[in-house]
Amino acid sequence: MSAYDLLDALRSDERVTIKAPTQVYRSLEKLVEAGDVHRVSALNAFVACSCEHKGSPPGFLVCTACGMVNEFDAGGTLSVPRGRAGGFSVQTMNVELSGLCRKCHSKDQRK
Amino acid sequence: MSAYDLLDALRSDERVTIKAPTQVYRSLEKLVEAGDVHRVSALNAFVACSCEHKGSPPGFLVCTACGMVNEFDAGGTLSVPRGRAGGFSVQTMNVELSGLCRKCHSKDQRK
DNA sequence: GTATCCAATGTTATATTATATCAATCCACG
DNA sequence: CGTGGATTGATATAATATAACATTGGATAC
Repeated sequence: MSAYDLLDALRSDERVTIKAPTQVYRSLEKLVEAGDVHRVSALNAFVACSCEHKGSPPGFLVCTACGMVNEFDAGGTLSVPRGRAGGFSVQTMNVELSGLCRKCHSKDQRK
Repeated sequence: MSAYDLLDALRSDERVTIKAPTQVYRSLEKLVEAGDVHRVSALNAFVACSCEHKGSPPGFLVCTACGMVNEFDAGGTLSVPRGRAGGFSVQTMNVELSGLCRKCHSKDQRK
């Protein structure tokens, strides 16, 4: 969900005092640093980390039809995971694969 | 460079009639489809394709200090390149590694 | 030739995402 | 206390992207 979707959701919750984008972005920043949330830059959106691979960099499968985002372990699939690549020292990885999830793919075939 | 940087540059060129974001985005869309330009979603920006790997998906090394973007062949480094991954059919790949380029990294060390 | 249609281009307005800036509050420490 | 620095809150605005509609340009049928 986008930061603004989140903002809307929070605004309609009386227990929460957050009312402005700044606050949402600040919170998200902390969550992202902590690894509890990832930013999917292909969508300008954020997803809750769905699993254990804290430490190992996440990759994402983004369905362009239904918007589903599935997290996988990108550390294992990328052969230049961390460290240096030709003098470049990698700090963060962003691996996003767009396409069709199984459901949407089979729908597509039926046409 | 971002779409708006590009727009500014074009606006100051008398030979060019482009004056609005829409037109820039439309052009970029075509160039991206053709593979001559790539979108770097980590930066919400665009880079001219710097090499031959048309066909093979590009990856990017993004220096967070100087903004430099270096293109590399991601098809070779990712072991789940195209096709299906657990029922997911990949259409486009986006591999962006952020960190420090050699120059900025050595500057950093000197501190 | 010119009428008509569709695609491409141009224009205006607006939506969406993100950050800058300053004010208010909190609370650790002397 | 009280004051200084960090966190939170509020307001404004910047930056990125798209929607919707108008205009133009050519291909094609007549």
